[in-house]
Amino acid sequence: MFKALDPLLHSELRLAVMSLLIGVEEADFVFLRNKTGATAGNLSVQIDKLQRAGYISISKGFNGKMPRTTCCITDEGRSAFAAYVEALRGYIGK
Amino acid sequence: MFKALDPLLHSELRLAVMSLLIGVEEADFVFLRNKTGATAGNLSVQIDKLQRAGYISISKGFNGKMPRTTCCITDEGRSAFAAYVEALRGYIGK
DNA sequence: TTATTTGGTTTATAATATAAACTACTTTAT
DNA sequence: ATAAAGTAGTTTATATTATAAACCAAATAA
Repeated sequence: MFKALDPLLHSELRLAVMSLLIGVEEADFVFLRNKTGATAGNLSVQIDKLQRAGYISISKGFNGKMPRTTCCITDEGRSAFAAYVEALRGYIGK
Repeated sequence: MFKALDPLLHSELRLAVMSLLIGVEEADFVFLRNKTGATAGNLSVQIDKLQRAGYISISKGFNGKMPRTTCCITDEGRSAFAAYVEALRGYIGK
């Protein structure tokens, strides 16, 4: 009935990030910050956790002269997200 | 896009408790503990939070000679749960 | 009568989330 | 050229949360 909810995804901000990344090829830090409304510090910490978990990859480069951090969901991230959503249904119905 | 998720409900155990209570007239402590697999200590703390939030009511009585703690979802709890589920859909699709 | 079990609560600790402070650099104004 | 302000982040300190362990009171079993 109540399958465990992956604690890495059961976090508002990390879930929002994954939700955004699942729909796109890649997204940069600023895009994620704007879309989620998170503070930069919080976002920095949370994407780091997602990366350590292997759910996203992070690459750093430059946009002209400005630093640019780009995030991309991994296959592992996709399936973890799917599993999380599936588990959630056990709690909220449908 | 990403509505805030009520932090009181965005907790695995509290969500499970609410999920159980939403389907029944009332449920006692032991029933909730068994269904959720939570430790008694954790369950005690979490139902207390739900009660303080006004999402459930807790009444204490006896089952024969044994103490019995009964939980019941409130109208406020029902609508908070509905709002939470609605908000979640913004994150997980559907 | 002394364990053991039941039904919890309280408290201490570990994990998490978050903001605030900081770094490094760029752009703009003086 | 220099100072001030803005951008893109990271690190660190703090508050919040979750959880387990320890505890309590009463009932039941040995």
